Amino acid sequence: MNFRQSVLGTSDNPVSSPLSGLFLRLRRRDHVSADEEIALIDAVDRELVVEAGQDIFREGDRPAHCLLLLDGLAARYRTLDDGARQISAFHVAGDFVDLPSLTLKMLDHSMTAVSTCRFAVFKHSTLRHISEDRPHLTRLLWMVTLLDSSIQREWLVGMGRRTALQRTAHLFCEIGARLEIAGRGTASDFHFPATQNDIADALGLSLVHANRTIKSLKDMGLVSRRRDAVRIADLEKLRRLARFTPGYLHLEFEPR
Amino acid sequence: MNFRQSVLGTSDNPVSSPLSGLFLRLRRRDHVSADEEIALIDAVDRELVVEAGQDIFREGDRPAHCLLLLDGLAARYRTLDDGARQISAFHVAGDFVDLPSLTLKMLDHSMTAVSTCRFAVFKHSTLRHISEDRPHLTRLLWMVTLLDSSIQREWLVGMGRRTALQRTAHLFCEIGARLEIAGRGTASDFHFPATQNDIADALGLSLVHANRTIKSLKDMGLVSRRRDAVRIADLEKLRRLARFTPGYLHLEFEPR
DNA sequence: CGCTCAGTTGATCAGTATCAAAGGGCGTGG
DNA sequence: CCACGCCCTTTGATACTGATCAACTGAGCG
Repeated sequence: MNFRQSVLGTSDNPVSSPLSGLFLRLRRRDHVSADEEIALIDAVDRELVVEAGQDIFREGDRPAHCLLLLDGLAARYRTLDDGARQISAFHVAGDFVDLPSLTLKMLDHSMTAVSTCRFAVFKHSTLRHISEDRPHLTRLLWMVTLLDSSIQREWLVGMGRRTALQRTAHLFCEIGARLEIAGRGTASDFHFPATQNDIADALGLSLVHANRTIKSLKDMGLVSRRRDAVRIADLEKLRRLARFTPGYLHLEFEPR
Repeated sequence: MNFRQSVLGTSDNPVSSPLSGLFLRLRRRDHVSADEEIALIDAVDRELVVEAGQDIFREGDRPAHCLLLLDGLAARYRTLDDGARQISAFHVAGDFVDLPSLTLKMLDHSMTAVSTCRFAVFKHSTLRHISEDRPHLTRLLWMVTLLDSSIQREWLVGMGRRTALQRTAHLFCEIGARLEIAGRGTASDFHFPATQNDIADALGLSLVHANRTIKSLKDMGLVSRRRDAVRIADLEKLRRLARFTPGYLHLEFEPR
């Protein structure tokens, strides 16, 4: 299957590309040439769908490909030997979920599909060619791995020094901001199909406490959830409560 | 100053190079050609010393260079508006402390010298040339940023799901393992000049609780500290207590 | 129409924070 | 060479955040 042919428009209109989430993410931060976008589109080997609840990869795997999330919500996690699970990242459309495997080879954690996930599959060999031939594109891929790392650092800071309420508020702020960038909703109105159990595992809380914390955000009139849909009534207030500042998302456009 | 000339031996014996910590770190994971090592040595612009207690860079800085830690202990941190500080990483000899600035440009956190730190300074422009001309070396640099990210993920998991005692034990296990790789002591006998305040900020604990936790490791006869020197009496036992498994340090040697 | 899974609520408990103060070790200056 | 001061460490008492245990509710689905 030729992925380029499956694009509805031309590269003049790559929003219609299956890779639009990634392109929006990259173009927000640096100039991406049409040539580079085509190179990425051509590098796609195939598509892959993983049903909700299934693992995408597991700790110890040595994948021969990298996955770009096109649709759905995925969670990076590790399970400790006492059975406790800690989610270390949520990934949304446009996120390259296991680009680190290109150089780290063995994965030290697992990933699960929170909702049904559709991926574009890139063979390591193809990405390796890109890393040999296209320095700028390589730097952009490097950058997106560092963006993930930056988000992870923010989670770590929150885990250590923010209260449960602040962390919870912060998560809703962040997911909204990231989904907006990926072109999937707005910062105050988006879909986030994680259960309270997932949220608890991401925030380092017990299920019961996560429930009470989310409820108190609801009672304050800040966040409402109906099924997957999250609506933030007063984004400014929620961001103040969470002390959310989007600096760590590195939204500046500049040559990289 | 020509850094290559300052190397005592030739590249046959690069342990004597100021960059030995980095070379040991890289060579442990992949073949590094003499040519590549020389390229790195030649890329050093100058040395920089930062006194203990001074900041190395601050949130919002846009450095034009990257720093490789040659000696000393540095801490990556963020201060929240209520004054709380969270340390998100310790860095030891051989760590490239702000390689992410090469593509992220603006720094979203600060870094301080816990003990006096000596750095090799690499101009962004020089590293950019490496990223244009040396794909394999670029992948190795990419890899070391991902190693940091992997360690950070382990901290996040611990913060969410490990007790204070386990986290503390884990920190001592990790620092020992990393210092051994960098050729600075052994996993059970090393120097770690962080104060209990620093350790508390790294583990997301209060100073008082960090003190009690460290004391209980001491009372169990697992860890003893005299000034900067840490000695681990029973490494196996400490690792079991911490549930420390070094997989996340990615110590496998393989082509990257 | 009952089963299952997500969400909700109450009661109690444990781990860690906070507040307060005292005890060492080391360098500096007298 | 001693004393003072400062920073780091230690200890005690109390408060509070969030965990755990135990039900119960409600919505979707076969």
